[in-house]
Amino acid sequence: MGMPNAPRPERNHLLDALPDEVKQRLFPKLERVPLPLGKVLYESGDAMRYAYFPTDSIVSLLYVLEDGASAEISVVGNEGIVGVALFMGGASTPSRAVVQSAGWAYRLAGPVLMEEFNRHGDLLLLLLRYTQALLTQMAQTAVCNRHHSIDQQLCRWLLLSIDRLDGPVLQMTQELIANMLGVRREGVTEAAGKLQKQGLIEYSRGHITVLDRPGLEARCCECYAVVKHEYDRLLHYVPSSAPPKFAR
Amino acid sequence: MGMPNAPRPERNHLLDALPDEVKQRLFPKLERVPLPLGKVLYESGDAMRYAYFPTDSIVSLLYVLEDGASAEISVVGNEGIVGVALFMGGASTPSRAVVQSAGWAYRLAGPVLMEEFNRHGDLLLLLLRYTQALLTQMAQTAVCNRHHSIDQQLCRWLLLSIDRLDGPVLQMTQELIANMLGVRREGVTEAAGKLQKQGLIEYSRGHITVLDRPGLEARCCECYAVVKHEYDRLLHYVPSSAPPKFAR
DNA sequence: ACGCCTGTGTTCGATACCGCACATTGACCG
DNA sequence: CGGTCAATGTGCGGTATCGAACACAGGCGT
Repeated sequence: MGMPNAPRPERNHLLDALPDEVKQRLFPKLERVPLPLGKVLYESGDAMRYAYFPTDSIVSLLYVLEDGASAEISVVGNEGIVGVALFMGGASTPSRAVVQSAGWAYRLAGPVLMEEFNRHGDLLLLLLRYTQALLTQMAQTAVCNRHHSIDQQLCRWLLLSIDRLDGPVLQMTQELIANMLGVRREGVTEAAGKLQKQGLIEYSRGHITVLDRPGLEARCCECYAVVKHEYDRLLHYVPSSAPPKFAR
Repeated sequence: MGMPNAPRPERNHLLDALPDEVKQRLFPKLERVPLPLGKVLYESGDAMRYAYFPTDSIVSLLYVLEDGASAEISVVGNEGIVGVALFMGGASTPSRAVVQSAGWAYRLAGPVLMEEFNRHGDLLLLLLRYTQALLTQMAQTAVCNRHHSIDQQLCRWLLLSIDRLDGPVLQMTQELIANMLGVRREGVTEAAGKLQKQGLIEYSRGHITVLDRPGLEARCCECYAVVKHEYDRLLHYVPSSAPPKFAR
């Protein structure tokens, strides 16, 4: 399973959105790292050493309870950064960051990030706006957990995931999805079965393909759209030196 | 029901933790406002005009869904500030801020707060650390919503509330609590009934008294303790010019 | 080609919570 | 002091999810 060519830092929207001056300071210090499926970037309570900027990978922020039960509280792809606690001042959080979809990321040592952050320039503004978007995602997840069915939550989860990937194909077992959503594997099997029967998705043994995105959105609770709009509002991203535009 | 004497700004831990220099700049611009029960400080999507620093009041951040269902995603008392979106850059959030326990707060006009925030001094550091704590509270709420029983969540909610008040008495109907927790009123009635039977609390018609705090903590899920520790870690608060210390 | 293991499908009873309907009770107000 | 209404108690059937057990299947390695 060879990794495709490693993407450039600009694939990460936050990095790309920085002004050239900052890029010139920061990019030489970026370190490209492969993120294999399941890799733990930091554990609950760990002092973070690096911040990660995913390019084509997806990282889940998982909360694990004492009894082993877990729930995903947010998901980070090429629109974001893993490790907000570094610049928010805590250096650790009670959550765990796990790679949910293999790929690449660029990482920056904590002190390097902080040096730039403490210039109080564009990086600070950008990261704070991103954190605000993250807050929204977490809040929406909390409400969704309370009020919506597994079916709806699965739709939300699928949409969030493929938004952060190139194509409509996910490499992910139902067991893992169940872990993220904090429900039983059987619950996911049943929900996914319904979606497949309706022709919205197709899956087999660890591969899920989204066939009908608008259909999924229609079946989903409002939670997806709210988060999406808030990300757009806060981080209205326009690629800096975009090659010929492609539809998204 | 006369309000007791309005408390001083220092009752709010964030305000109190500021160095004298900042206090001298900021305090003259604080405006004391009464917060009656049920008052909405901002509505979902509203551009915020003020940030509020509660002294003896409690404010809930509520998330309201399209169908009217709701859930509390965090609670703010004298340890915090209402309106983090002001300095995080969004100016609004998709949540609603409602006064959950009447009292006083000091408010600061958005631009005034921003002026001090943009000095990039102690206020910035303090507010970012607070926001990090808020993130933890929201994450924990999400997990708690997913995995814990109404009984446990009621315990958590009661503890969070009395931590932010002077005494062990809450003025709050079961109906309102149900709204916060995002469950049915009957569910709260039943859970509260159990707690009362066990001698942990006592209530009648809108008044709840916590009789056995340690007992409540024992019956509670881990979520309360985790959040509490994280607040302590991030905002290890020591009153600046504390009168004779009193036990908490 | 075979076996094995991971991933998925299916069943069953148990349970927690929901939605609704209605009874009861205490506080406040005229 | 009695009326009224908000707040609480209770019972009922319905449903989503759980927990556990087991059957089936497809890919991969030997």
